[in-house]
Amino acid sequence: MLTSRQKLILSAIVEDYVRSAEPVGSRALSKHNEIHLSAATIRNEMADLEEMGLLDQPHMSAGRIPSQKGYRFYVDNLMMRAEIDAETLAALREVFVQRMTEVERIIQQTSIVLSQLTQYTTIVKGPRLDAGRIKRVELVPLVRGTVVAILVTDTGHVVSRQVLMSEDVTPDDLAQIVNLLNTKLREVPLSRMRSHFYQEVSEEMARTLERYEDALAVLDELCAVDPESGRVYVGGTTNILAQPEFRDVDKVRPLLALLEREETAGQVLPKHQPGLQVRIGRENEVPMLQECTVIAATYAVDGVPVGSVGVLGPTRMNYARVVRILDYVSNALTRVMTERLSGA
Amino acid sequence: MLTSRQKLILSAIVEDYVRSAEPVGSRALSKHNEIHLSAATIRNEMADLEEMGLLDQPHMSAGRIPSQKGYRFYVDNLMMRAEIDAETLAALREVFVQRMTEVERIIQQTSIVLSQLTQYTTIVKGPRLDAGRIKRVELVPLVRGTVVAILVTDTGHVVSRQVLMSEDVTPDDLAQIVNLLNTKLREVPLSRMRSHFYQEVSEEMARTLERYEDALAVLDELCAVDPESGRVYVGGTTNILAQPEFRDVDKVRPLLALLEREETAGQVLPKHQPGLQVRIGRENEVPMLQECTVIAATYAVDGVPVGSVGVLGPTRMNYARVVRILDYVSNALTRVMTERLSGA
DNA sequence: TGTTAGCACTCGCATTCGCCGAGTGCTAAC
DNA sequence: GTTAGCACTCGGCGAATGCGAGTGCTAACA
Repeated sequence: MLTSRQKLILSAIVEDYVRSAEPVGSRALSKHNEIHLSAATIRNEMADLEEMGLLDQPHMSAGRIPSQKGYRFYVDNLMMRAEIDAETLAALREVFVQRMTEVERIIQQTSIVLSQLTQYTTIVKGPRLDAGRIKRVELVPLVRGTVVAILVTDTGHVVSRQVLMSEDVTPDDLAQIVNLLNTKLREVPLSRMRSHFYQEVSEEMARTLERYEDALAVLDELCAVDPESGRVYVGGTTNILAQPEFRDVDKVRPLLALLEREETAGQVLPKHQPGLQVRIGRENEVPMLQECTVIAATYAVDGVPVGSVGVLGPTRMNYARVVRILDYVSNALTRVMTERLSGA
Repeated sequence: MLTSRQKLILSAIVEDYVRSAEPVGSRALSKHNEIHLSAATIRNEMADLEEMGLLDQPHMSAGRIPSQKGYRFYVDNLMMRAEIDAETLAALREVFVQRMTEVERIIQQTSIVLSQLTQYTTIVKGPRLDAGRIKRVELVPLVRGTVVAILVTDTGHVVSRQVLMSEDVTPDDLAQIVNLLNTKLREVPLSRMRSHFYQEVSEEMARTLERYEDALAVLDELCAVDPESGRVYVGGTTNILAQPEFRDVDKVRPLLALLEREETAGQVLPKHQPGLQVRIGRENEVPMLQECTVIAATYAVDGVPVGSVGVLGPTRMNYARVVRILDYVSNALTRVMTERLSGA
């Protein structure tokens, strides 16, 4: 266990370093207005903290910086949940006060404002598709042999897939298929479609439809829709370039490459675990992020987490501020989304 | 006019520099196997070329590099349309041989393979929406007061918008609206909807529908769909980081910021002018691109350009290769798209 | 007249060196 | 337990230096 003086010093080091990005020396700390100790005393304490693995020394004659373990201790025990400053709060309020119709637009706006406020990179995962129930299925013929299958959920998501069919299907055939699908699948939660309804619907098709093959093609295509995949929005990618730890092109490149593609960007956020998560450095699963911190929170509809929102930055991150902001955002998203999507 | 010897030298300088990214000296050139001249002679010629503004000298005692004007001359007069090497050709063929159903997927694949092959950044603009005709309109009620309006075009595009309506619209009301819209708008080219049909349809609505207000809301929303906006796919953003001219973070940052957002990324490509365009450095309109080259080509359906595909790199770009590849790709896209979309 | 060899000169770049200053650990005194 | 003092370490910075690639000019040559 740490003495309260050690806690004070560790705290000060983390906060100084987060602000300045430069190793913190004993002299500088002794001038800190909450610490009334001489530099020498502080040096002794720092030596102890280093021995405990909470501080690192980049080289012999430089100040100390927090180690990843140090950040972890700070986050778990020392961090003060400072109130959000008025300006930031105003910016946040403005986003969520607007009555935006489209869910996707809310997500997008969130991502933009988050990266502006934090100056880090933001990742927002749209509400997962299978949070919704099927509202309607439609088939629209294009040229001979191709049909667009459309699926509408009660969350307002519209998914479309093109399906290849026999060349000689008639509008009538399509109407029959659509009819069957709508009767059988309406109000079915997407999460259960593949597991609980595929069997039943395909059998019903075999029994009642001439165009069994083609109907099955549609059903297959609908079931192939990845339920995990809501869209992933990445904002403020270039913000990380402003951080001194990423001024080296070779260091950022793999990171940017990671963020460039939706699939890999999505993996940055931990799997939907409810609540707020802080992943410091090597705590991240993705190897590219060993020198980054990801703070993520989920948002929920009716108590079920349906998406997540996260901030990616260097381990030298303003933890208190980001945690506070994400807290606000995840609550706001939960509220807004519930308003839109709940029990519809 | 340049002597053929000057052309030979300019050509060699461009090609050497493109390969090595280092200023080309007279000695190096004299060892070039097509140039049987002494270094001194070459120096004289280079001095002349510099006077003409075709070459630059980064500093007194370094070799020469092509000026933007030099590149321009090279592209217009000297560049050999070398054949694509077998490997590259194979990779390209493979993309376009696949029978991909979805147009968007073709575009996406194109973008990926292009950036892999060129090692530059690729921008592909999906076929503009208004290249298509309206195939079907649907309305799906969500919660009370919101309805999803869906528009399907014969290009297979599906656009959806949420529309706010009176709380008490009945499914019957919606059916009437849908009915009217489908009757009036089917087969109408999107490009003409707003200008030619808005008036007519809204009058018809006023005449025959009780729910005039709500119907109009739908129509307005449909007309608000931006016809220019097909999606913009950007690929290989991180490739530019590998280019020595962009090793400086402060130089790339604005460029990456430009590419990050779809709207601004789209502006990188010149407006759909048919044929292949090479924009060198300051020839680009976007100020961020003053030290870049953009090579772009359009693809067409039935002779009408509907989208474009481009490559963004440093002015020190492998012009011959990229031009050749883009030529191939734009032709292939035209062919494939026409197959999918033409006269449907 | 065009081409080439030779030479002095320029200039960027990498290396070295020495210095400075911030910061440390240790010891001894308070 | 705390603090002052002191010797030591080490990275960073600027000046000095040497190297090498490349140039322009001149004079000789075909």
